[in-house]
Amino acid sequence: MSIRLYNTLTKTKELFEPIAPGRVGIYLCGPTVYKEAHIGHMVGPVIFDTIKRYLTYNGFEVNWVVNITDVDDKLIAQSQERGISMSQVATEMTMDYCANLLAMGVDQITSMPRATENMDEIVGFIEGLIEKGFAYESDGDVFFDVQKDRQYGKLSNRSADDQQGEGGGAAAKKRSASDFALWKSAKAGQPAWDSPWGQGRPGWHIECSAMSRRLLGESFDIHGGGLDLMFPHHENEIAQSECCHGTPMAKYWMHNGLLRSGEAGKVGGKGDRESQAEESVEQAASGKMSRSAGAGGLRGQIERHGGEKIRFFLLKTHYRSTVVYSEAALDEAAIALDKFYVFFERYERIAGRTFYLAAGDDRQLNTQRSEGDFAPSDSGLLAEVKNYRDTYLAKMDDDFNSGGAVSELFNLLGALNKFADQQHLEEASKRTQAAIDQFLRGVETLRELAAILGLFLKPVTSTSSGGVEVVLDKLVQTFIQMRADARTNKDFAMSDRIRDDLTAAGITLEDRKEGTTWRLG
RNA sequence: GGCGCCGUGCCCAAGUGGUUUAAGGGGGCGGAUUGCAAAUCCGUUAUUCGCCGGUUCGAAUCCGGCCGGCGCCUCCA
Repeated sequence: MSIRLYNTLTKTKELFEPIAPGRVGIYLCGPTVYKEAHIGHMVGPVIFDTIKRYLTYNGFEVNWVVNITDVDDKLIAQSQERGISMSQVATEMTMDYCANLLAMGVDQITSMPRATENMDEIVGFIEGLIEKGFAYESDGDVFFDVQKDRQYGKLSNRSADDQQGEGGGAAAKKRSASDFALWKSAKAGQPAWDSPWGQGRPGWHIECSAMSRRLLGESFDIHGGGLDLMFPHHENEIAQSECCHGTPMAKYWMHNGLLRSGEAGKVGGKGDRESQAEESVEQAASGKMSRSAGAGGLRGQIERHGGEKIRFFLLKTHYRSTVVYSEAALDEAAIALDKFYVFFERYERIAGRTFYLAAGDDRQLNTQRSEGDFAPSDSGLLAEVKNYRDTYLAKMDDDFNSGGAVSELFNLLGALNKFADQQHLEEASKRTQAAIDQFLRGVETLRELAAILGLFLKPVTSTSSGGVEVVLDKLVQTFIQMRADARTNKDFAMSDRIRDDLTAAGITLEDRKEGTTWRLG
């Protein structure tokens, strides 16, 4: 087994070998917490959550850091607009962000450092750069001297001249337009921290260099972020860290593709020719997800769809691809996911208990990769299961190809359903214990593989409370009994009417040999 | 203008030199099952991978050109 991943720095797939054997340090650029998160902010966390799960499954000990940027122009603007302190804005939005992460099943983050809690580290880092001659102070501001960095631009393949830099007042203070701010002097009424250069606050890029060094060391294994951060953010992080330390900042750079909005039916890509005047409308409806374009409402989306559906939707596609988001695309993912949920109910009828593991369950979730789970003599279902498992792992080994892996999950699901059909596992009189045992082992493999993607670990939480669900079940059972009576009397008009009305209410009935079951949707 | 990415069936999407005359999902069609459904299973839906050349014994996969879509270069996950 060997994992390969695509390194943006070299633009090739490389064999993954951590700097220290068995241990992996990952840094992912997190959000600036000034407004509520939107679905695009979940792409990176979901992918890296999956990457960490997979690395852990492969026996690595993973330290995954996601930073929170809680000091920035936009936060200041937000606090002034709302008449509350910047830290209040930050706290509120950080909580929103974390709640969203948890709803998406992202619970693998080791630490989430905040910029404002690392001011000493940040100031110290800047001092180090000045000492080494890579940065200079200018009237209370400190800038990175891009001309001094001979390697500048190696990640994004740009020259220093391409860097526009900040315009306005800062330009006059810089030696070169491409220099970027490490420290910004405070303006009246703005949050500020003490420094050797007077009151001020850090520039955008420095916190990542400072905090990654504190938590992961001068050189760590994987640095991730959205494709849009490659330049200038990551380029500048590299400049800061590598000039300061003289060693590579990260061994592998991974960039995830961005989410685009695909609403408004702009599929053919030909809509803009005739509607130049309506350009702004077009852009609002289709284009990169951004907070300014009104892509917000992640919380509402999670409430409507559930975090697992969105997670599955994101994982269906390779992480480096652009994903076009639309309600229709999400619905399609939901239908696919439903096949698993329906299967879990089937499992429950066969196994006599829920698919989901509880604390102290005698069924074990296999959390470590091993080859000894299947004997060469296994045939039939288990041989098929082994085959799909091997393919699944091979796909994950190849640059975390979650999209390809998902297809093996479906193959596995199909094999299990087919086996349950052929062996009549739902009919007590026809099934054999041997067949059930095989089936259960196959399901354990499905559980093991899905867990790598962070899927099916716990029941999908419904918005309604448990009490309501109990009442609803009693109600539906009453209808099911009425319908059964009608069917006994061959009153199919009545039985169909009951079922149709329930369907219209969002309840699907399923008749099977052992009785009628129901589910939502 | 500079730097990149992408173009696979009706739709989404994996595959990036031979085991692929191309996974998986959605949708369509036909069948099994069912009182009828739902769910499930079976079969079917691309000899072909934007177009044109080239390299190679062999390409969807490599190279060149063209066409089309998208991103970054300003804040952005």
